[in-house]
Amino acid sequence: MARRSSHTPEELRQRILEAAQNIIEREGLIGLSAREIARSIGYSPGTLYNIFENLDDVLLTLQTQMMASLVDVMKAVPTAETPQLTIDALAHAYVDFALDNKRMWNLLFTHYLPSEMAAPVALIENVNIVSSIVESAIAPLMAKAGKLEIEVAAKALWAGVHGVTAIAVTDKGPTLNSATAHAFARQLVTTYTRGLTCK
Amino acid sequence: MARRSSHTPEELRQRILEAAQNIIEREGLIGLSAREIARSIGYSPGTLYNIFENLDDVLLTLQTQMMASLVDVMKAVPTAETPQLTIDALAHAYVDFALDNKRMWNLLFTHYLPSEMAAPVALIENVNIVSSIVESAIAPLMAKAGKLEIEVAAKALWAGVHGVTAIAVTDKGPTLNSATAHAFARQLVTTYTRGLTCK
DNA sequence: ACTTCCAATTGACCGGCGTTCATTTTTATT
DNA sequence: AATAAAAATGAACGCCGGTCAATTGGAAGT
Repeated sequence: MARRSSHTPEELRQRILEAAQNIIEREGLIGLSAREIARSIGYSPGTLYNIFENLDDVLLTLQTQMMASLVDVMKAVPTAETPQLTIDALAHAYVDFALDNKRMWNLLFTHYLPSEMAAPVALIENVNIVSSIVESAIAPLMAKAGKLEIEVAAKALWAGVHGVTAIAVTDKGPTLNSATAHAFARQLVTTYTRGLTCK
Repeated sequence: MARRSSHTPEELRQRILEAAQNIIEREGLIGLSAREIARSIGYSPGTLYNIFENLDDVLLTLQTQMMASLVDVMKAVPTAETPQLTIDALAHAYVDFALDNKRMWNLLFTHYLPSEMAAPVALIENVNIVSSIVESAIAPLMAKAGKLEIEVAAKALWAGVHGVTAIAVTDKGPTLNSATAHAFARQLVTTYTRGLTCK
């Protein structure tokens, strides 16, 4: 059959991505399959492969979308009265974003794509944008420092916030989890920035 | 057939775990399958299920072993002249451990076991031991602080070191990767501990 | 209205997977 | 030698990712 449904290729593409995202949020990566996606949008498995190269292509596209959303969220964080407060707000936004999309956020960092499959430029670029946002926020605290020094300081801190987030989203253990993630992130940011500013 | 080979059940168990570990280090989780394990030790697939409940049981056992190794490594880190140096040495050991066993270390944090499968007590206990090692190292810097405060400070820092490690092992991007991981961990530890000690 | 054409879609097919379990083989015991 | 128990098998089930020749049905041309 052909053109049975009224979906344009773009619509179909979006429906596939939505379906995949729903399945992941519901059942995790483990529950995702081409057949399950096809079932949930009322198409046959083969149809997926007319639009995406394979399942990894679908996942890579989702990763790219997620990263773009993250950048949007972080860009929307307003500059606060002090650099410390701005960084704290950025960390809060980051943690919130992850907690709101636990499984999809996890996907960003835990799904290894086959090495022969290059990450799209847009994805890499957005990673850099996140870095630069943090660098801009941290720079005022390091007036006398060079560009490289600032970059290192920003990336170390952000990797740290990332670590807090990563542990929190798994929700194991009673101490560092979804409920307490913001507090731990604040502790890290506060102490780290104090370390930056006082000798 | 039965008892064809000369392997005791314990030996067989170890061979399965070794084979699984080799496959994971070589090809990642994606390459792991019960059939592949069986092939690589010269048994039929069914045999695995005489010894382990299922593949997740194998993975959980590997996770437990890995965590035990990590604890061994961290316990072996000698107390240095200053708390700062001790913490730095602990971070170094942690990063080293992860870099030496990238895929297996990743397994510790990225493989979601089905929720109906509880983590073994030994695994949870060892996570707590890692925490307590860091707490002991950080306590001298927080003489006036309460137990809870120390715990929070230690866990936030260690989640941070974990984050640096997590990003480094994926080896994407030119900045924070295997080659630079130790430097970033040191940056985080140094700045954070300075933030703890100076007002 | 009728035909032609072609993009859209299908679904059978391949090889592989996790897991189960009745059956077979081997060892140990009597 | 006979028997019981243990160990290992491999066929079977229902899934999976991915391919592709065949089919369908709307659009365009007449």
